[in-house]
Amino acid sequence: MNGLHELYNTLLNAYGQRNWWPAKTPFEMMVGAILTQNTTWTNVEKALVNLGDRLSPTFIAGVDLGELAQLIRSSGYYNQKAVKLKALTQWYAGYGYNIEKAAASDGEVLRTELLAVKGVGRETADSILLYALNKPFFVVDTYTKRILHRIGYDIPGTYDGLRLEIEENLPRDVYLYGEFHGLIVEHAKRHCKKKPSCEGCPVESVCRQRS
DNA sequence: CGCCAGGGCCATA
DNA sequence: TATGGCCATGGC
Repeated sequence: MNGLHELYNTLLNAYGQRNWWPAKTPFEMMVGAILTQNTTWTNVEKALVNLGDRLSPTFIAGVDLGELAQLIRSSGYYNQKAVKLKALTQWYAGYGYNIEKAAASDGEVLRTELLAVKGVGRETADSILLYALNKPFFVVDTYTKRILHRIGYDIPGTYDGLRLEIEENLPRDVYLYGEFHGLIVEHAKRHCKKKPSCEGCPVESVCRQRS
């Protein structure tokens, strides 16, 4: 996976700093990570706005499940996601809803804990680790796989296989991981959707344009 | 109209 | 380990 850092620089030059993830607080980030599962961010934003002041761990922990589901209705899969938010909040309660206290634990330990939470898979866990807990785990999403595949990389079969290979070929830097993922999302939105639009694509010269 | 979106769980073989 | 069905709204 040579040239990964060059890809980062190319995207950074094309799109500028992303300042990713878009959230005001770590808890909001975690909620967004659940709500955006297989869902557009615009639908997630509607739900976050709808929650408003209720976007707090104490409210999520205490609110009726059906009521929570209705509050996040616009993000889709709302019945499942309501359960997931409850479960994640329960994990957070173990640290007294204190992000510094949670971040004091080892990254791998936290990852194991998060993966044990119902509704938190690898991508969601790594998102939370990176953006809420500042742990150096690279977030692999469908965009990452699609872009790297189209550029011509040989993609490992498993999630962690690809994650580790990416991490091995980049400086172990939380800021770089976070920005790179944000740049990939931006690039996907502009040029590298399932149906690509290649006008003005900054990596067009190396893109194999394979499905 | 149908397709798609910043996944994950569960059942099955 | 690897598929397939399921969950669901909203933009295009």
